[in-house]
This record gives sequence, C-alpha cells and structure tokens, in this order.
Amino acid sequence: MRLTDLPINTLKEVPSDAEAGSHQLMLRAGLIRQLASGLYTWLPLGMRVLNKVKKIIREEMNNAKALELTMPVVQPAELWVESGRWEEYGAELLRLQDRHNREYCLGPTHEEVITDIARHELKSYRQLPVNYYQIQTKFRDEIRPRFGVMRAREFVMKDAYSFHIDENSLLEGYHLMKEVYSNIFNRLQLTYRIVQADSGTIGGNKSEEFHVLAQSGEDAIAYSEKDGFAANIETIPLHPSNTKLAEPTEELKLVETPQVKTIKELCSFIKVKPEQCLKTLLVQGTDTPAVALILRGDHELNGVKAQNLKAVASPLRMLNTSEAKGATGVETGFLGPKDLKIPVYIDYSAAVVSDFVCGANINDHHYTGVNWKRDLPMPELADLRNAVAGDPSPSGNEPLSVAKGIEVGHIFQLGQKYSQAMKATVLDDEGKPRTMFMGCYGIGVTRVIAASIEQNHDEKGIIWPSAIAPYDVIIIPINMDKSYRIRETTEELYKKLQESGYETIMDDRSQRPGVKFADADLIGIPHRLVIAEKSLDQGQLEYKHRRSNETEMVPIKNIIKILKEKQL
RNA sequence: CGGGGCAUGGCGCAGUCUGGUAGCGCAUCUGCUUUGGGAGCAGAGGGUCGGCGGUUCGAAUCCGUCUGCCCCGACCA
Repeated sequence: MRLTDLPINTLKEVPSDAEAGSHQLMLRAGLIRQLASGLYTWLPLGMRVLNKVKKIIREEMNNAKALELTMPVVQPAELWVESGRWEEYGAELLRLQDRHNREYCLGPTHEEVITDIARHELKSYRQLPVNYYQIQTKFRDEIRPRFGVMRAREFVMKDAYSFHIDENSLLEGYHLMKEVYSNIFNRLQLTYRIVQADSGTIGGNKSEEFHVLAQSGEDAIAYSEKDGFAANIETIPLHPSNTKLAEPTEELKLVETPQVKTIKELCSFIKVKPEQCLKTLLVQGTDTPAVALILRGDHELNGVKAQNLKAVASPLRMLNTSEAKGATGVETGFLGPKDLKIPVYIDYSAAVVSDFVCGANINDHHYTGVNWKRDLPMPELADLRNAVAGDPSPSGNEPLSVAKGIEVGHIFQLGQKYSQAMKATVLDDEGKPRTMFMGCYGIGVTRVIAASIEQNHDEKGIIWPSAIAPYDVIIIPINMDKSYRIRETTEELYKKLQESGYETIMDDRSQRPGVKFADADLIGIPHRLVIAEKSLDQGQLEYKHRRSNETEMVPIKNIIKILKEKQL
C-alpha cells in the first residue's frame, strides 16, 4: 500500500482523554477513533490488526474441529427469562423494545441463543461432542468504560460453546480448548498466564482465565513460579498465620488525631507503617444494623469472603458514613475494635499484630501501643482479605508473587446450568433423553490488541509482534521526488516484496525523512527499509527492525532472503 | 450509581475570577526554499465558545437547567 493511498492520521499530541499507554498509542497511530463513551471505530490500519487476530483464532479453532457460526446481536427477552438471567444479569444488559413493544436485549454473551440452537439441532448422542463458535460484536453496558478498547461497551469477542453427553466428555473438551487457547496466545506472541478464577455471573463449576501480564492490568494475580500455581488474588483462601503474637512492648496511649481519617493520613501523622495500623470497616449485618471487620491497614477487604460470614448480610453492603455514625456514635475515621458494641470479626493477619494503632471510638482520637488480650479481648477470627505478595501459596508453602494482569480469555465448565433451564437434551444409546453438559470459552479479540500494545511498545510508539502487525515491511525512500534512481528502485522493491507475499507499505509521501521515520516508529511496522542515494551506489539499502536499535546495510538484490532470515 | 473534574476550530490548550473586537501551538490548503529523525518563510481557510433559559445596553465570561466526556470506587472478554 502506498501511503499516498492510505490516509494515516497520526497525532503528535496525546488526546487528553486517553489514560492507558495502549489507548494513547492506538489513537496516535490512527488505529481507532472514539465515537462515544465505550464505542470505537476501527480505522483501516487497526482493522488489519483486528483481522489478523481473528484469522489466528479461526485457524486454531477450526483445527480443533470447532464449527463457526454467527448468532444475532439482538436477542429476544424470552430466552433470557427462560435461563433466569433476565433478572439476574442486571443493568449491564442493555434492554430495548421494538415497534411492537416486544422486549429484546443486545447480546453481552450468547449462552441462551446457542443453547436454543443446540436443543433444536442436536438430537442424538452420536452427534456429540460439538463445539460452536463465533467472532462477533458484543455489547455490555459497562458502568465505567475506560482505557479505550480495553474496557469498551461494544467489543469483539470470540465465544465458543461446547456440548457433551457427559461430564467426562466435557472435561476432554475443556482441556482441548485450554490447549487451543494456549496455542492462540502463543501465536499472538503474548506473555500470559493461566489463572484459576471465579465463574461470576456466567455460572458453572470450574473456570480458568488467561491473563496477559502488564503493569496497567486491572486484575491482580498471585502466582508462585515453583509449583506453577496462579490465581486471582480475590480467590485465594488464606489461613491463620503461623506468626506468634509478640509480647507488648508499648503502653496503651490515647492520642489526639484531629481530622485524621484515613490510614494514609494516620501513618504520616504519627509516623507508623500501615501494617502497624488496624482498620475497622462497617458492613450491614444479617440480624444487626452493623458488623465490624478488622483488617491490617495495608490489606484489602475481600467482599466474597466477608459475605460468607453468617453475621454479614448478603449481598455485602458497606455502611455509608451516616449509618456508620448511627451504629457506633463515632465518625468513621476513628473506629477501632476496643470497646466497640457491635459484632466484630478480625482477619487472621490482624490478630498477630502487637503494639498496634487503631481508632479509639472517640472522635479525633486514636490509640497507640494497643495489644490483644492485655487491652481488649480477641474477637472472632476469619479470612477476610485479598492475598498479597508474600502470602503462602495454597498448593505449597512457597510465598506468592503478585502481578497485574489483563484478562484476555476465560474458559468455563458450565455443566448443565443452561441446558437444564432450557431443556437441551439428546437421546442416549438407550433412547432416553439426557441433559447435555456444556462448556464455554471466550477471547476478548479487541482487548487482545490493546493488551499486545501494553506489552510491546516504547517511547516512540507501537512495536507489533510479526503475527499481528498491520503490515510486515515499510519502505522509506529518501528524496524520492528529486531522484529518478530512488523512485525507480523503490518501485521495483515494492513490487518485488508484494510478489513475494510481504505486506508492504511504501511511504511515497513528499515528506521530510524525519516525519516518515517518526510515523513508521509510531505505527510499529516490524521491518524498515530505507532507500537513499548514498547507499544506492553500492547497491545497498538500510535495514532496521523496529525492536532493534541498530541499522545495517544490506544488498538490495538479496532482500527477500534477508527478510526471511529476520522473520524470527 | 456515589464522589471529583472538564466542555472554546480536526487535536492540545489560553481567555472565564474582574462581562466590552475570540486567541496560541499542532494539523489542513497555496507558493517558494528545504530533504537521514516530527523543517523555514509568506499567505489562506476553519469556531452560533456543548444545548436551552435567565440577568445585562452588552455574556465564552455571571445565574439556573439539561446533555456529553473524562478520572476515582463496586462489574467483566
């Protein structure tokens, strides 16, 4: 493609809305443009990347005998009522009505539709197992779209659904998909990790997530290299600490702390570390207006774990400041476990802190040098927090490391949740109807692209992995307008590369070299070939890989051979 | 949905406090020069200052209201 035929509108300045690195680069390189909150147009350059990702996914899915189909984006409410999710799914499901006031939704996922297809199309166990998939636009009315295409409302997803006669077959299908996903993410040249996960609203039994490791990730993943364990920090059960409670060394002291309401403020006000402070959170109780949960200052409450306590109302609800004050008589910043007149639970790790700092249950006051047993009785212990780096791995005693991840894939063993609700049965070898077992498998296609950029960029721009680069090669002629030789050589080279199957950009714009170099770097084309007078005399051109800092002179006539060698 | 911020040419911003001729950089177009890392000079086009209502002789600026977008928290591929 000649750049005179392909308008690439690269931006020097960063659009002020873009926060994440990948979002900024996608806008600057002209891959996408925002239409409204969470809605993006894929421009021609971005579209090429999108198509490459789709192609890889299709090839690997087809290899595994999965069958491609396409289901409607708009789905009738009846199916969702039948599965129970019309009520369950909540505000994220965008509901709409047609001219006859019939109810529909925009598909955030397609379990209902595919189960409906399966119950009509699949009659016999002889037809199983089957895996249907599609690559299609989904809509989820996210509360807060952000990071561009990373969390958009409209996005492209590859979703696959498998149908099985029994649990064993489901397991086989699940493991096959796990392998297929690994192949896909390997081909996409992503650094990723497979993580144990919660199945959330989709439901079912076991599920695993594929996370691309990146600083900007929204999920925190705990892992241990040695035993190969990895899980979302929210899903890891934690046990009572082996640490012994140390003997008190400080006197209990009441300290005036005016307006000091957060752990951060407290730490700088009285010069302690967060792990030496205990924080008190109030949630709604089952039979009481309030239950107090005590955590170490540096730890995070885990909602699912807290919700599992009998005394805590489900679903979990934090009290707002006025309710909290009503239940305790104290402002929220000054709550503490000592002399608190409501049910109290304490996280295991908070129970082994001695000489700690906590709210005094008196406005504008905290205690320092507080010790369990000496100054107050030990409350009931529980596992209340998210795992952090250094916690022991559940599968051994290795300390866990924590990394940020972007969820790009999720595989589920759904079981019979949908097939049962929607009566999807086949006849078995005795002619009896049997409810099918299902698996479902998603890949965030558009998110994969953002994730790839998060992992592959530098201060100049994107560095595409060869597998998904919009073009393989860019030719930059220097002073083409003035030199017939340059033009001629460039045209010849362009033709030769195209014929050899390389997707090539030729920058034939009348721009200064600096502009061309900057654009080439920004849009991240892997191989750069520069044609200039000085090297032409030797029959050479300059080769540079986007990832490398070095250029080298190579003979023009050997260029195809050289590109082949560089392909890795 | 709760908390915060922003809305002025395609993009990034100033001007708003203290009402009085709408401005800068980038981008775009024309011409000349320039051509190995986002050029220089000369010229040009492009804005009902998010919408509606109000105050005023006069509103980008003050008041009210609505809308959109972004950021921080609870959801997910």
